[in-house]
Amino acid sequence: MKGYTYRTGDSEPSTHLPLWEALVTDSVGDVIEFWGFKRNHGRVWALLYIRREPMNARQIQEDLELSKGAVSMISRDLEQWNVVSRVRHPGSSAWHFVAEVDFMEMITHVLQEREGELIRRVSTDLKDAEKLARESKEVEQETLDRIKRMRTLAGLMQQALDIFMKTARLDVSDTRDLL
Amino acid sequence: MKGYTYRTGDSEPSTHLPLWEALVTDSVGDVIEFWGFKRNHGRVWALLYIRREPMNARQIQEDLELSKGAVSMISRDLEQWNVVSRVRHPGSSAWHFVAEVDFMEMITHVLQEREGELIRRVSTDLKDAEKLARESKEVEQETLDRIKRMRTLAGLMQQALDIFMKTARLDVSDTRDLL
DNA sequence: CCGTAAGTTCACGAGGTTTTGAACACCTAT
DNA sequence: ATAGGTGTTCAAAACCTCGTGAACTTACGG
Repeated sequence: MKGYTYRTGDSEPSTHLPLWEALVTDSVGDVIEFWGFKRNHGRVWALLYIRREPMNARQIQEDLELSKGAVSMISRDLEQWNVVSRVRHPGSSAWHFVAEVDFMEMITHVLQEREGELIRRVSTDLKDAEKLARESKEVEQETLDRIKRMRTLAGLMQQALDIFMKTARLDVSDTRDLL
Repeated sequence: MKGYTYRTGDSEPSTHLPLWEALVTDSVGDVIEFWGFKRNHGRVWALLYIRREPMNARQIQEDLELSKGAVSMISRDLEQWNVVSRVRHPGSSAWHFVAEVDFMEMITHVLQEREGELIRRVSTDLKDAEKLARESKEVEQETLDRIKRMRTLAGLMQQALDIFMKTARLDVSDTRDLL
């Protein structure tokens, strides 16, 4: 099972960040990790989101206690997913980052892909399995039925996930207006 | 009876199981893994499900090429989740396992718990964060709003997941009647 | 009871993923 | 052009999770 289970005991949140900021960034980190992203994707986005002004890589690195390389890679990811954008800040030669507000978009988007890929593969494999089982006599009807049942189940799963993602996105854009 | 089979190349599914069975068990393994369980949870359950008759640990171990210990632990988990039950088989001193049909139940159940735990923690952390931020002046209103927004977002997430799980369960029990 | 087979537990290691940091490449301002 | 700060890459390190198998415990049959 993935990492969303626990945070180590007392979990002293990052040292020199105000406690409340640490709580926010870590929370978002945990949630995002639940969805199969890296914890630090969430932490970086959250930091940018509550700071509300462009930050350069160096500040992020210090505040979240990450390495140079990590910040570079994480922010590239976030940028690619359009939840963070990179801007020039007057009076500085460094890039600065700002948070976009719709990160639910990102979650649903990436989930969409991952899930699609999975379901596609499973569906064809099960179809093959059914065909093979049917050819090799000796397999009872009830067994064939069970394979078929699993196939419809895969379909239902996809459907359900789609619904989930649609409502999620809907709910969040509602929220966005709200602010 | 050493294994002479040595297949290079792509994705050779477990060797001595009929190909179609391997396809089925591996597929279920992949799906279940997506949901944050172990791959072998899915494989064991699927094997029992298609075989349709009680199997003892030894058979499972051989068919899926697992270790003694693994089979023991995996089947304990499955049993705890009520997707497999342990029965006495006449004429044998060993326990035998059979698959229950509703494993969507299990997914939703366990997800329910894990997700609940997570959301609960995140909610209180964000509540604390908001309180702290408010106390330490210097924090602008807009920032407070953003924290609040994240809180409602956590709530929405929970809600969405609930909906998803309900529909999933519903769809599946439909399917169950269907057989 | 005893002997044997079945079942459980757990320290360890293999395998996989994330982070690090040093080397390298790229800008920008002078 | 070039110096110095910025940004990226990637091999190695740290980390985490799972499966293994030997040691142990339990249960059954005789």
